[in-house]
Amino acid sequence: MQTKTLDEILSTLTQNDQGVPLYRRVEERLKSAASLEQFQNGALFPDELTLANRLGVSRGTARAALSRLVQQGLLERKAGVGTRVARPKPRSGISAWRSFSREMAEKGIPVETYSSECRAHPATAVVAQALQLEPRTPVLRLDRVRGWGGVPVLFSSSWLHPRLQLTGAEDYSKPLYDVIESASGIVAEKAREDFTAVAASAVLAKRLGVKPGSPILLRCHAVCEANGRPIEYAEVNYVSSRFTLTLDLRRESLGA
Amino acid sequence: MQTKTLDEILSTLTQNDQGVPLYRRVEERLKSAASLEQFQNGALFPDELTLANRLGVSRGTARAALSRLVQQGLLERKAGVGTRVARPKPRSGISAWRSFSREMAEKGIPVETYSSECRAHPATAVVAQALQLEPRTPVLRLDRVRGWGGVPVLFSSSWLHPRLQLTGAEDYSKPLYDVIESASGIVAEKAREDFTAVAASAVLAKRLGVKPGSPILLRCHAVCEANGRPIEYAEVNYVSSRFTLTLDLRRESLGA
DNA sequence: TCAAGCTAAATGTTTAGACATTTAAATATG
DNA sequence: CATATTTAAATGTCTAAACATTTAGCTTGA
Repeated sequence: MQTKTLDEILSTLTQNDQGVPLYRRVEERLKSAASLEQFQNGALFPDELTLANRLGVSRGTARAALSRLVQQGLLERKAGVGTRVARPKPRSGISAWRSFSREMAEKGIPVETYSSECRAHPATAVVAQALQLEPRTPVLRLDRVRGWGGVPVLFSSSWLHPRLQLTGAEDYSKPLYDVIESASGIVAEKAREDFTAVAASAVLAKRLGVKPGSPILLRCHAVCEANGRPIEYAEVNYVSSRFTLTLDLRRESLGA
Repeated sequence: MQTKTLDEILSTLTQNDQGVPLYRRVEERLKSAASLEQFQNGALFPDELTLANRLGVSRGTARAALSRLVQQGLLERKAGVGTRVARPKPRSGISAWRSFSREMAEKGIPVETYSSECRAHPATAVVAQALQLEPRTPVLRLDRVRGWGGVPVLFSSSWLHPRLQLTGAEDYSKPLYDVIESASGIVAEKAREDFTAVAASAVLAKRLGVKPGSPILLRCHAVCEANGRPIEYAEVNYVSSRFTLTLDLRRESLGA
């Protein structure tokens, strides 16, 4: 990309490129101009009227092009002051911002299970509510302590709906939803997540190797099928100092 | 929300609301009109000239308002045909999030704001990273203590990207994303949420009226446009004993 | 000296009108 | 009947002009 001067870039537009709207052609010129060294320090861009005259278009057209570039984040305008090139984005490194858990998953660092126990317990009120069962119905409960690198990170209790017909003898070293799907053909689709912070109880502290009272991220997790029938209810206790839970979300659609 | 007729919505604008640009007032009217039942089936919206005449503005102004709504994804235009209300795109995505006040409003809980301060601070390393700015760039920061029934529930700090061109004088009693959208036309679309639990610091404890060391749910929240450009980075501290954060998630769809 | 007020320069808003382009449907034509 | 062609109606582009608002810097007066 040979560097042109501002004058060259802003020379009057040719008659070519017909079919492409004027403001688009102006936009391209201005984009080139914005990349000029002289505007990288926050120096003012030429004003709208000057640009319009130099390019041989009306102020409206120049302004339309400028507005598009502002919208695109390349320029910044301030009433009464002028237009500047927005600070260049530092680095393409979009990814430097990663959660521990995601990092683990992507790097394939194996999650270790330090204890695992699976047997039936009568449903508590909360569990019964979540799984839409009568309280005290026997439900298979999977308790696990997991982590990586020899350090426990979480303690989880999962209650699995009797409808799934699990025996407790399945291979729970595989991802839970794979186990459920291959055992029963039921597909997890929706989940409701509740997040709270709690102080570690004595029992929990001992299991996770932290001091009682340490901050614990408690995630209560109700999973169901697409049709809304409940599959699993889980309570996961994360040692906060060792783990950050990251979610990528999209906004709920606006209309209706 | 009482349903007005199209005629009522498109009655000539009053002289009130001075200081708010015409095209913005028109935008609001058109947004109301677009929610009307009669346009939900793909029926054509009134044409630009009709809208302009009915509202008593020029075509240019009506068109500016329409363009903003197109930009926001609410309307679709087609040359030679007309304007229609866009069908909400099938957000195949993982999930949904709503603003805090919107969430609470849906539950009928009026959110109260106990303190609110908005002024520019130099970006910290974390903030600069999240907003893709240079560290120490001045960024508008909105600090709030909110809750309900006279009890504080959360302390939040929101850093708003300079690109939004907010002044700090906006009406932050409205949902934040409405403020951003109406001020700049920029639509929040995606978010990345990090959850951890922390113990309340002395300063935080005082602000929220809890004992130091109490469990706090810390939610770090990076919001961006559909194209990935950052809008807001926020750190929200919830008093865990008074609040549970709930998210509804869907499994990422396979097709498309 | 310092603050209030003025001023010039920039962006922001609004209008009116002309013409171009695209589209769907009506109309002519083979 | 099927295919061009025309046409009307909508959005798309562009201009010129006027006035409003915001801001930084200058000027002035206490």
